[in-house]
Amino acid sequence: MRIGKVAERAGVSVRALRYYEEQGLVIADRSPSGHRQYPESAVERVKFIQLLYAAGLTSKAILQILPFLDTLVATPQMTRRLTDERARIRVKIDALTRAHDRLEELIRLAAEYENSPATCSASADVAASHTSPPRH
Amino acid sequence: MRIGKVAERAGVSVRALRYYEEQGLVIADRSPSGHRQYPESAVERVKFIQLLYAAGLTSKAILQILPFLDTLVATPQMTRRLTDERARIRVKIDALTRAHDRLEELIRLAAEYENSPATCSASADVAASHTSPPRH
DNA sequence: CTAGATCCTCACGTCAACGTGAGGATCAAG
DNA sequence: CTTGATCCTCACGTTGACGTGAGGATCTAG
Repeated sequence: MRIGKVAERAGVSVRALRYYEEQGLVIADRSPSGHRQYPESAVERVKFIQLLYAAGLTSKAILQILPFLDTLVATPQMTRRLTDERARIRVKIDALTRAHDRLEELIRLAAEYENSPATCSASADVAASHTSPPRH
Repeated sequence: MRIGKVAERAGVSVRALRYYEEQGLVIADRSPSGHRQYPESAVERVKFIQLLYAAGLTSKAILQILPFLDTLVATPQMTRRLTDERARIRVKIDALTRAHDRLEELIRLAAEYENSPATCSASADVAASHTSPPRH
């Protein structure tokens, strides 16, 4: 399969695929004329790479993890890398969840205001508190 | 309060605070000599900014939201901005959750391998599938 | 056989949130 | 009064994952 098709089916740009190769994430054969030739499996591989990119992993971190997908040989280091990244993702999810909840709080306040713009100044302190747990 | 103390108490760098001011996120008074003077409330404000940064909002997006924190006046546009950002954060949480679950899957496989390295090649296909729902 | 689509390799541009000196003024304590 | 800590304003550097031409070769449908 050629690069354009892989890009289309994996939902990434052609440039991105060249970049992935540059980073060692995807290896492509070459046709006699120099065009890249990908196996079918490349599509899934690229989707996996995208999954990890979306989770904030760097190409270097992804490069560390990919060998496991190829060989399924789990050295202790590999297991550590996997659990480390999982932990990092958890931390991010927590941070995002906090931000999400905070915004939800503000959205409730906004809705409250839209219902009665005049009388809402009484709950003005709510916006400032609740950032840290209400003990001070 | 001076910039060093705010930085310390909010858990950010001095440079970051100057950058926030440059972006219009935090307004600081100046002492006669030109040193920035922050009110107590700046600490909470900066923490809030950090919360949104951690959720992937740009300084521009944060700048759109901050007026609500100051005035608690919710125009329809403000409500939309808030709900839009909340939606964006949800999408990110979902992506992170997918990556998290996928890693967990791999970690299970790795643990399985560590218990019996020889007999695990039978489940080699598990690594390739399950990326998209198993219908093909 | 020819044109339009697709591919190739450089290689510089981008964007955001700061980091990192350079060079100098100001502040707080002894 | 002095010295070390803290502050100021430029202003260039950094990092990562690509975007975006430039200039040219190759492929494919009619």
